[in-house]
Amino acid sequence: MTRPARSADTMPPSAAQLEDVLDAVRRDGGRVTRQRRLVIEIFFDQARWVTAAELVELVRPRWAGVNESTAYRILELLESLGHARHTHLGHGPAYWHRAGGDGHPLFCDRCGVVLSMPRAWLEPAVDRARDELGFEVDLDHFAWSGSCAACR
Amino acid sequence: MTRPARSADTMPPSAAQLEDVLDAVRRDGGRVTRQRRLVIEIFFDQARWVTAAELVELVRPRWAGVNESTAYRILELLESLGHARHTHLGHGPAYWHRAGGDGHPLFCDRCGVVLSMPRAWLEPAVDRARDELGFEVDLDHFAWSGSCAACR
DNA sequence: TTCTATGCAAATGTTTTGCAGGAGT
DNA sequence: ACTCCTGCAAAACATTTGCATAGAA
Repeated sequence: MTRPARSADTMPPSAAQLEDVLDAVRRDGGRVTRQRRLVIEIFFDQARWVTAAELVELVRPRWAGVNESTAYRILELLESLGHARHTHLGHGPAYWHRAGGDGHPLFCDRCGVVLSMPRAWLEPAVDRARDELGFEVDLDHFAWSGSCAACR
Repeated sequence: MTRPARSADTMPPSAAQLEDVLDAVRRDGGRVTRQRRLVIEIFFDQARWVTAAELVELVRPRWAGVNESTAYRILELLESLGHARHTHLGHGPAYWHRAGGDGHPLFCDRCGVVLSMPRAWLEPAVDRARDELGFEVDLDHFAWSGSCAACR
């Protein structure tokens, strides 16, 4: 059995995650097209949250022919596979980021930086919503915005 | 000096608040039109968060001629005067509610109902974000989503 | 009378969709 | 080959804006 030049566990995290995701796409019956490979790779490289339009801009230098609707479809696919999530920061377009962090995102709406807040800090509020209102909060579908230390 | 039949302090809370707001509109150089009086009155009567379109629907039985763009302009005016706030639930339109309550919106993904959670429940998390991360959370811009008791 | 607010329609910005042709498996 | 994917254009949707006119002060 021949090992590939670099096995997944020696690859940089984003490259390993990329291969995982492409496998998941195939397992789902999807095809790994040039657009998908490129868009997903660049998407996973971003530390920041990006809009669909920004993602297309980031892809453009490597391949100008990727359409915005394709980017939307790829992001939607990633989200359905649990590898991306999006949130709306008020007005304007949605912002996307790879899934997988333990923390909850805090977006600075001035500079776009993303901090993480430990999930545990939110548990009391989530518990009270459930116990006193019967409301089960879906923590994976929200984000908080505000301003970071550097911007204040 | 003749007193009006009901002075502000004997009116039900929403009516008293309505007069306050109409005064604020006038003080701001604005005019109290039939549309504004009606839309604001009905808006303030809502316990739930409502969209601009829903608000127009609520007004229609009392006056069918109120345009949606007028509703948007009135909501924007109220927000600029500090008497309304809006929040985005992810997809779809913004939801609006009178200011001054301490409710944080909880949006049910399944049936669309918007409940309110006391903001006090969130304070510990907001405080820790500020104290330990230097991040000032702006609670006004986001709802939490999940599923309500009826839908579970 | 003066100046603001409204209705209407058109523009804006974001996202989704239909469809014919192109590409992965 | 058999499907799925993509680009393009148009539609869908929420919201904003320009402008002539109605209406409050």
